[in-house]
Amino acid sequence: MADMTIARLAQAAGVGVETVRYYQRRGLMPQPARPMNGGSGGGVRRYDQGDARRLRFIRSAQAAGFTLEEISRLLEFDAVGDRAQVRSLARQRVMALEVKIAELTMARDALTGLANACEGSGPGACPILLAFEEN
Amino acid sequence: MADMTIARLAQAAGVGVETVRYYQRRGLMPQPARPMNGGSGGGVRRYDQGDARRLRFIRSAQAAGFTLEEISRLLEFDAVGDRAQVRSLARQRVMALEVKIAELTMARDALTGLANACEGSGPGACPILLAFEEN
DNA sequence: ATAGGGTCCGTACCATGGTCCGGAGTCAAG
DNA sequence: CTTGACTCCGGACCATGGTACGGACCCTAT
Repeated sequence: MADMTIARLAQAAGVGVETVRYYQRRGLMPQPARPMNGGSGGGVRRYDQGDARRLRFIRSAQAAGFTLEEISRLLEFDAVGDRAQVRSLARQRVMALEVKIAELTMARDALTGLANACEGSGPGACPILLAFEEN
Repeated sequence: MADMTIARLAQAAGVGVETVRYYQRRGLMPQPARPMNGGSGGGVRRYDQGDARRLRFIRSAQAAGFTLEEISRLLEFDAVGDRAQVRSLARQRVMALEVKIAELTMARDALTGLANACEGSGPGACPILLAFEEN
């Protein structure tokens, strides 16, 4: 498990091979050197657990709402040990998450109430649409 | 206020003119007939409060996480009075919102704790990155 | 040594939700 | 009755995050 090809790496993080290659192009994942056996030309790249962890990190960070661009910066700041910048990005994201969570929570509450109201109302316009229309 | 051109309509809902035109192309907003004065050719379209409400509805629904495609269906179901379908879409969206809110809340909590941990830790790898890497 | 499956690579394409462009027509004010 | 702002329209372009394609190459088992 300490050495795998791209398909296993992708599998280990639950993504597709094409996604890994996309991240490599974006500079989010490094491309290990191709072992040229006997000078004949490039072989097949090999990946290790560090690559797998990096890939999982990217997915987690994405789930936290970071864009690939931000994740790229996160990884770079980490690489040079600039933790203040990493913290800064993390805290900005926390703020954004607070806002988003509040928004979605309000939307959910409104929608829940409206679906119920719609259920119990007679003929005429549906309360769901009406409510949204009233700004 | 009961009669406006596209720029005012857009302004009334806080969107750009191009966005309104995009919604028209998508079929989300109707295109009022162009008043042809004297048979000379098309004039400038006029919009009313109904249009403004519809546009605001679209924005609200979007904030609740509906895609434009879903909003389109929502409006169609409403137009034909199929409230069961409207409720169904609303409830599906509530479910999705629950999931998303839970996800984001966890991400926020994790990120908050990590930013604090990073603040108070000595040299070495930043806890934020490490934590994400540990799956 | 040959078939098959996997890898490599560039390039093209996809969905979503817009945003901008350029030319032509329209409209209100001066 | 001209100027300047606004509208109309089609089509091109953008960002984001992938996904698919096709030909060449590599690697392993038979």
